[in-house]
Amino acid sequence: MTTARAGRARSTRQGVAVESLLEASSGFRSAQDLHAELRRRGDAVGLTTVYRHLQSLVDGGSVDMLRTVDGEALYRQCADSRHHHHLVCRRCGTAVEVSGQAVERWAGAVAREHGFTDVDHTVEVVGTCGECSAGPAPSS
Amino acid sequence: MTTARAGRARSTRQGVAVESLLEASSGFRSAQDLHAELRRRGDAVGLTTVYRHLQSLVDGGSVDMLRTVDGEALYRQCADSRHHHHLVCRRCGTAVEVSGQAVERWAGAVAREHGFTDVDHTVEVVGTCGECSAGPAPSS
DNA sequence: CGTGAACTGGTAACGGTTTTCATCTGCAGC
DNA sequence: GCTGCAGATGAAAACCGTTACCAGTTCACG
Repeated sequence: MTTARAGRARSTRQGVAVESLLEASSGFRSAQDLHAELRRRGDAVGLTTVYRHLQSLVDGGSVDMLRTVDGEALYRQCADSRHHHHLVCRRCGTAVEVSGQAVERWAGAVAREHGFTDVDHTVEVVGTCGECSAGPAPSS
Repeated sequence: MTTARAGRARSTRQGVAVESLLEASSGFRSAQDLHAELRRRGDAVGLTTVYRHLQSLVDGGSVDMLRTVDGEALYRQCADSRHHHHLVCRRCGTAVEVSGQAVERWAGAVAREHGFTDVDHTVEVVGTCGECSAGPAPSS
């Protein structure tokens, strides 16, 4: 264990499948959703394995995870690995990465004001994107 | 349905128990937690019933609900029924209600900038409160 | 009191996620 | 090319919070 995690990533068909599908997706997607689409594409990956890869990608910081109101976990590969938040379309799920010094400052200030330290925060903005509000029909 | 739902709220021992325990709690608590404490106090309320009351309190807007990272639902009775956010202690769970025009404005601006409409947002700030950072022992 | 609608709560069902464990497979090293 | 094996896989079972079911209880009102 002195030597970090030894041979960390053995390249496998499954790992590549999950990562590339995630990369090709523009919005947040659930594990089951990814699992289903992979199967549909004829490149099936066990559900357990999908979860395993998502988990390590999240741990590694290359994928962001958030929870829906009803507790389901959604994943998304983000271009920017620095701290950022999301603007998500409630209709089509498309997400845009946004950053805002304003919020960061506000969070820090509010926390300090109440004697809180070691502050962290979760901020997600949901709305209806231009495309979706243009064509009200849930398409597909 | 002209006459709203008739005698909507019949005051029951269980309902009072849940509401008052919630009222006496300063932080977010899980349904199971509330259920356990009520039982401990000798004022047991069925788990199903606890969930039912929490549900309607949330619907009625007098209680706020949020999800932990691992998908568990937490509830809290808030003094202010207007829009607000929370500053939660990651150690003891105590929560402070905070409001910030800054965030609201930021969210609106960011959304507009990307063509999103009908915007909503979730913002939670977590940190360690003064008391907890003073006495590092997780007490009780 | 009597009646019925609202409420209660034990138990079963649910759905997403994690664990288990027997099997398989990259990837050295020969 | 083979071989050995640590790491990877995945079907099935376990978990766990939450919800549905439904028979039994309670309360308001006549």
